[in-house]
Amino acid sequence: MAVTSTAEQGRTFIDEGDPADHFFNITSGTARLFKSLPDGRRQITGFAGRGHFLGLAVSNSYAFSAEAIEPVQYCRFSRAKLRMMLDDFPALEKRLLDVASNELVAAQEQMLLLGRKTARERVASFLLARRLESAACVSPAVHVHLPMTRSDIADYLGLTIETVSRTLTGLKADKLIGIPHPSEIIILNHQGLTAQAGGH
Amino acid sequence: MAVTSTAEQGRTFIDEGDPADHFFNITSGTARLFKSLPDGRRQITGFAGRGHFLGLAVSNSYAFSAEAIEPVQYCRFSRAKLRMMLDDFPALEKRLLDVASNELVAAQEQMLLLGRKTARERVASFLLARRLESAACVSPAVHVHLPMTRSDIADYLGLTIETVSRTLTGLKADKLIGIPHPSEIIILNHQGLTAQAGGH
DNA sequence: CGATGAATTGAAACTTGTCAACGGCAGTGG
DNA sequence: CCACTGCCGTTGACAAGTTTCAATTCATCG
Repeated sequence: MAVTSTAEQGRTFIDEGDPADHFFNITSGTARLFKSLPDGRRQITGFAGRGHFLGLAVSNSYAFSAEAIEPVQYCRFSRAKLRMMLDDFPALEKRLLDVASNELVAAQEQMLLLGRKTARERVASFLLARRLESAACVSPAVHVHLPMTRSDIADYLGLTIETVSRTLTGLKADKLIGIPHPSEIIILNHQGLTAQAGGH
Repeated sequence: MAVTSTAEQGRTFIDEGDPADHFFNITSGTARLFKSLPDGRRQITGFAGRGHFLGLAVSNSYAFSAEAIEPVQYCRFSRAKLRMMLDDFPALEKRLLDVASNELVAAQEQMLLLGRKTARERVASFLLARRLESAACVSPAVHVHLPMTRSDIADYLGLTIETVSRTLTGLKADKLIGIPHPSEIIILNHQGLTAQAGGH
């Protein structure tokens, strides 16, 4: 029924369009969630970490793919099992509704970013969101870790690798951030970076 | 507790950022749902018609605004009342979870559109989606009604009014659609239009 | 019929994408 | 141990799609 599995880095463990037989709960690691166009263009709709639920789709096929960017451990249920659990534990249903509502709010925020923000605003927003995620405190934890590649960031922000790279370089030139390592960003001027994020 | 109200055209009946005290169920009309940036840029995250639920937010403030583009009738509940109803009718919770899941899938599709599709692909996708919505049948119901302005379409597709207009003109020039009236589109070549929508 | 706002069209500017070259780091194998 | 190889990231020059600004036409309504 409920099976615990591991997906090594790079492994696609959910395929867009496949029959949505299962429901996933990530217990460790990070995955990218994405949709693809026939010609290969890709839009990453989010990054899923510990505690995330995947496969809520009502339809009978997955609406997106999921791929491990760090080794991912997850717990997998059949849909039948999920239905049984929902019947047995009404609280779980409430929890899932909360989760879905939150994701919906996040999705709307991302639509605003993709539809109306400039490249600089997108990257600044991304860094600030990442910071919130890594350090849930309000500390001067100016250190942001990026487990994903520039390609992932680009596909998440609706930009190209080059624009992401140039924009990060530009933010560094303006002394808003530091880049000790491609996957490590230091926020030097939080207020200034917020001002570049286009409000909100 | 549950109050039925009407919002005349142009009326904003949900304000982004306001305390999320109520939950809405639209019984007739159409509303635009949108988020705004401080400088006035706007992203429409969706259009809500008959049967739509609004205000699912978990947080204590609305994540978006809602404004009537046609006179909108809705049923309004206090959050407390909603909670009571959810306790009394578990089926309602299932229903809301289904609704939220579907909206999430739609939101992800929209992210793909906003992040990775060209103007022409966006407009073609929009027309096809509208057609599905207006005529739920597979008939040659090539007639699509657009109750929203070009400005709304632009803010929904992450484009400008001018680009939307030019793109529609272009599709007409290619004999894929007809435009008897700005708010009435006729799909002349469904297959061809689908090909322009960028797959999916 | 005139007035007002929406929609269309045109020309120029700008942001971002594309193509290409280069540099750096890691893993591999001689 | 060190060259080799491949991938990732950065940088540059140029092209392209979309936006901006402006003018014109078209619908709606009093």
